[in-house]
Amino acid sequence: MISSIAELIADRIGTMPAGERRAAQTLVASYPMIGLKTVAEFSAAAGVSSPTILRFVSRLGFQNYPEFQSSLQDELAAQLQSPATRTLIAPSPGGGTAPPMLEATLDNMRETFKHLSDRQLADIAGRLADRRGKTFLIGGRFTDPLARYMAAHLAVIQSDVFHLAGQESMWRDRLIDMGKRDVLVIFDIRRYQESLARFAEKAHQRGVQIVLFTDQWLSPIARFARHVIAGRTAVPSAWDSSAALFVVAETLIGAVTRQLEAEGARRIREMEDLR
Amino acid sequence: MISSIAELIADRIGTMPAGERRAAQTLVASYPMIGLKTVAEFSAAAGVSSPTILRFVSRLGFQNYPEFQSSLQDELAAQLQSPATRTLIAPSPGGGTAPPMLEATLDNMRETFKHLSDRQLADIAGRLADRRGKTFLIGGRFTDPLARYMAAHLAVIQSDVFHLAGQESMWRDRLIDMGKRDVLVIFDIRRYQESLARFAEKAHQRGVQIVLFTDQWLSPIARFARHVIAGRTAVPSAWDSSAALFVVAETLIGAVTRQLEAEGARRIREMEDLR
DNA sequence: CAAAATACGTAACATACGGTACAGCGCTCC
DNA sequence: GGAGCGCTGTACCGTATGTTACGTATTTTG
Repeated sequence: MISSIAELIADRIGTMPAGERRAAQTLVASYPMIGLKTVAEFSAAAGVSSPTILRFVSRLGFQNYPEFQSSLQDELAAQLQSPATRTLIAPSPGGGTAPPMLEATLDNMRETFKHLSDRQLADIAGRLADRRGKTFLIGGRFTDPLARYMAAHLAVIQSDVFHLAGQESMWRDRLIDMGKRDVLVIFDIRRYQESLARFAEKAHQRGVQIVLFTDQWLSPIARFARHVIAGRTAVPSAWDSSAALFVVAETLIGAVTRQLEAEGARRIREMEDLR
Repeated sequence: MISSIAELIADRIGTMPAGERRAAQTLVASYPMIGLKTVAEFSAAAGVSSPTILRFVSRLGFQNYPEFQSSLQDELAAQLQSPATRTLIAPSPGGGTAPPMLEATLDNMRETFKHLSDRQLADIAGRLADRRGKTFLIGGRFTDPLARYMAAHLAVIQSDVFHLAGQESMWRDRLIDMGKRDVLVIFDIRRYQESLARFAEKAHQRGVQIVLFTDQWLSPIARFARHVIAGRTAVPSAWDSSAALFVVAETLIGAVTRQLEAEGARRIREMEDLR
């Protein structure tokens, strides 16, 4: 049963030539607003010519463009009248691979934040925003990208942010630069990496404040950590999900940014100038 | 403060002559759909003549009818994009920094997947699992970690997966290795990077299949992409959120893994042995 | 590798849309 | 009761819009 134009597009996008597919993607990307504008605007947004747009709506089964627009408007009207219908993500029963995966991920996030108090987040953000020391970030085999992501953002708003990459010997030697005013952010989920644990222990001995992102079973590093963020990772997949930790990371980035607003704004402006 | 056209009308309907008032009432009655139709339809519905509609629109402060329609559309678009905003007129009282951020992120994910059909995901997964060619991944300043994350997983279950890192000159030269059987996964959100666009164009010319992860405004690379994944990125923070794209990436990783189950399992076993 | 089929964009076309001038009508206020 | 003002609709105009035909480029197939 196809009830919306969006579904219609999803159903037929596979059979469309490149140009029309771009039209379809553009429409879906900001659905349905672009479809309400003129053919010229639509074609410009999609980067194709007007006739391609018309062929596109024709392939969807409409006689002409106005008829297509009317259909979109009717759909919109129905949607607006019953806000309840906006039950995002149609609980499509047949559901392929995506829905259960997404549902599990959303649940993970809710659970993760449920066990994470505002105060704890504020504490950590405060620690990261405290500019008397340096910030080091490192992750495991699959979580290192999260460390990179966080480092990329933090480095924009403050100095002395370092992502520890490369071979173990490389970052192990950076220990001498670390002291009790510094913060070490570690990402470590199953299967926990010994090398990280060794590193964390040594850093801890030097008085470094450790912020640990781990899963709900807690990496052994937790015993050395000052702050532990335990994210849910279970999803119906062969892999664990780091999405919840990713969102916590983004939240922290946002909080730190807010705290460093004044200084951060100046830094960003300077950076822009340097380009 | 007047923020919507509906309020504007309520504010001025008292000063309007009879005909225009009927126009106003008709518009408010089925707001805002009638305003998106033609002047003729509007006038017929209101039972007045076309010029009366135009005078009505003019009295609201618009230069012409299209400008009025655009304004209505913008309003609608804003309303559609943040379903939460409507119900959150009075946000949770205690509200620290986390909840709104989390809510927005969850909404982003739901919206992102809403516009992403199972079939499209399956298509992309199939392409990534097709082992006749190589897979290259690359990202922008803040999204490159996502490319790394995906590469780290894909590389475990199949060969010929390469993350393009380092200086532009480094990966630009890898173009010679790319052909029409290969897949290039690009992450590019605002502010879009020119270097990536150049790279994508050249890869496209070589017949490489491009899978693009971008935001809802679509990176210019979309014109070269065979598959476009448009994720929502808006959150109450100084930064855009890549969390939705991250979840899509994890979903794809899971789907590809499932498709390569047999081969992948063997590979993983071999890898374990190698340790 | 050749040939056919398909898809795409340019350019010309017709229509219908928004806009405007003008005349008729009703209303109000001397 | 008459004169003035203002609102409304009819009729017409210019134009921007949707539409179509055709030539070229690209891909697919034998």
